[in-house]
Amino acid sequence: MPATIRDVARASGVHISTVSRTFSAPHLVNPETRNRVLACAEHLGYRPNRAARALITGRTHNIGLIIADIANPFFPPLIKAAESQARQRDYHIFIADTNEDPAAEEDLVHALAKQVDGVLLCSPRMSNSLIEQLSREVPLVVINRQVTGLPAVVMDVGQGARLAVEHLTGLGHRELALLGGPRGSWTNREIRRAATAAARAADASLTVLGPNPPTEGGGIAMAEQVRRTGATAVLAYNDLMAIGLMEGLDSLGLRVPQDISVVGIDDIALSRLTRPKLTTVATPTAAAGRTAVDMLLQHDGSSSARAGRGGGRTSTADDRRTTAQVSLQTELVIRDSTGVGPAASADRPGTAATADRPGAASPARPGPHGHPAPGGATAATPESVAS
Amino acid sequence: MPATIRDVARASGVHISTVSRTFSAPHLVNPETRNRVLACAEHLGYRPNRAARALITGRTHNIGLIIADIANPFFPPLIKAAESQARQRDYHIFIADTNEDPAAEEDLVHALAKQVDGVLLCSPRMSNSLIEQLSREVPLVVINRQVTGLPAVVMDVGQGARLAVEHLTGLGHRELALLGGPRGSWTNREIRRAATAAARAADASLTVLGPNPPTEGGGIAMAEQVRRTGATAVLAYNDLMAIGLMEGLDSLGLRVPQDISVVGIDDIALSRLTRPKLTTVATPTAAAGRTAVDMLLQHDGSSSARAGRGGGRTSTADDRRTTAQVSLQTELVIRDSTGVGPAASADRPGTAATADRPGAASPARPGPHGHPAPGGATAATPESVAS
DNA sequence: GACACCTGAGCAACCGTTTGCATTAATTGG
DNA sequence: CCAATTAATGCAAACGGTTGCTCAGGTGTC
Repeated sequence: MPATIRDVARASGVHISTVSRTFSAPHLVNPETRNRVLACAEHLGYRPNRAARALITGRTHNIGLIIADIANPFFPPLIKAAESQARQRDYHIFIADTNEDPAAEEDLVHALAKQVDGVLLCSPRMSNSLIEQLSREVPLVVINRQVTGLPAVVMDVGQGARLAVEHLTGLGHRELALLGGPRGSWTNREIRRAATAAARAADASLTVLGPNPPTEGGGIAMAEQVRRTGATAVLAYNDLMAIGLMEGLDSLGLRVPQDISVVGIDDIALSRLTRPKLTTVATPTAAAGRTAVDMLLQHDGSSSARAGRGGGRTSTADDRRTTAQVSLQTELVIRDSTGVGPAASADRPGTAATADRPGAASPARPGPHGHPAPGGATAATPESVAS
Repeated sequence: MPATIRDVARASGVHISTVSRTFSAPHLVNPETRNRVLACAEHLGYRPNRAARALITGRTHNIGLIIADIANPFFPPLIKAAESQARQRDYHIFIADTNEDPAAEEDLVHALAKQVDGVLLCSPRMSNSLIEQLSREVPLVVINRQVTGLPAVVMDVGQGARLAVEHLTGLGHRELALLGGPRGSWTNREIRRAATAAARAADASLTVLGPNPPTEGGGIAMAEQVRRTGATAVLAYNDLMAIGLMEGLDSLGLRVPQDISVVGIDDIALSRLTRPKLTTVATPTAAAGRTAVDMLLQHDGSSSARAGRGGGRTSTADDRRTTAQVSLQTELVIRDSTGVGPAASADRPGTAATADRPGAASPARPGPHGHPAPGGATAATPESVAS
């Protein structure tokens, strides 16, 4: 039903190759003919079939983006940034959601494989070896994962987790809990490793809970278990879980931060809207999206491997340059969900007096009900210590 | 680099058509040969090129889903439902985000056109005529929009808005405000129409504000203006704006619901986590996603228009059956952001006494801190009146 | 033993483009 | 006025598959 290049050729009385050139190399065709062709095309409502074109050029100008769960507000900023970066280079992004299911991930890579020029694998849950294998089918850039030989961009949550633990121990907490995330998550492992080390260094105990689904529900459901650990401060795998946890603790009659402190990771927009506002580790999601697109496009900018008609196996020298692995810094954003621990509050007579948070090392923090305008209010991390 | 069907044919000593059939019609090939072919394919890491296959079969087994803004939590449930419905029928969904930009919408339809079997246009911002035109390029199903001649699934927000206004006027509010959404939104027009009518019917005044960006930021920014209208109750275009508005009102020192009542629309998960919990109009987003996929797949289940080799213009009788337009019911979910208005509170001595919400017609509402487990807590709308 | 029938595989056209090369006509230089 | 360029277009082979036919050989039936 839709017009093809042949219809246009017939209508304008030229060969299909002329029509083709009218669109992909206009300077090669006589302005007069060009206009006639254009007019016919317009009239017939012709649009080049990008799939057919891709078949021969080897370039689709599309990028696939595979996401563990679009319902998680953590991803949209990354997606938006990737999209805008891609658009600038005349690429489109197709997103696919896996529902945290490793099998769906593999399936989607196959589905996308030949319809895109490369795939951004964001917070994958499948095994490294599988990823490696899939990378032979389509160029891959992984985000929040390190797999040898593949370009990757990771957010240094380990550093963030350490800052968070130091913040908590600095407030006097000695019994900590870590609310773990999903199985298969590299981020989860990093957090665990760093938090454990930081707790040990500060001579505090840390109970690890999990794996858990990385959602509000996952946080709510674990409130009871968290209480049972006896911890006075909790670091959650992400903000969503932290928020759910606060909700759950609230149901249990525990008050945040008076009875228990909670720290999230990600700094999603929502974390500024909860009561209390969430202390969290800000991850540079937008930068990650941009960087990943850049890495992908740089990497396959020259490939295309178009073997000329008679051309034999002109094995183009494998110029696969250094497969970079970028690591992005994170920072701690101190808000209202963390307060002094039992050790410190012992020498303060009042009970609920910690509400104004005297000990927090956050001089730049806006007063309660200060303008929570988007983008603002990101108190800088105490300083240095970043490795 | 990746193996093609020809490589497999060569390796297994058969013709390419046999390899092809091994994958797309296994019963036509001798088990012995089949195994040999399969082994070779496996060994070479061969995967059929779906784009090439689509070129001739006319079916990609992909569906495009164009979304105004994935950062809006309203969409994920719709997306998830569409995905699961699609997966059941062996289809994949490619999502694209337009950033509320009509131009990006058009662009993306073109980009997706030949890579998918149809596109779900969700809450489009472009004009009806443009949509109609695009629908000649690729099968379209519109969501939250009615365009003549195209299959559509809409959520009856008009009804929801009416229920909301009736709820508010029932509580004694006489000065209402409507916090409008984005330009070009069908939903926005519907809400406005219904809310205006309902307000008039209840003899209350309604000030319409907008258009505004349908985000938290949009809500926050309008708090001051809302106050200036003197309204004691506000209906917002969506939950995100309602939540932003509550935040903004809070900064202004206005208390919800004591000083001003707020109602949202959508019933996103988040609306159950704010303080106060948001009264809102629940929209059946998941059902919409499922339905839209069904309509699309049913519609093009038989087309495929594969013209046999010598076959002339066998104009397949245009069996385009009734292009259905499904409308899904909405319902009001009463929570804690709405309270009695000035008229009613006049005969109540206490000031902040409305906190326990005596007048609300929501018998099924869970007590404060009842289990806010996902899926539960959806108090039924007062009853009937649904048109 | 002749015939119809079925199975399994090959042949080649086709999907809608792109692109290296050949062809033609118009232009330029000497 | 002729040879050599140059500009514009046509030709046909790809790209990686699918599929209607044809064909060879084996089996069953009378």
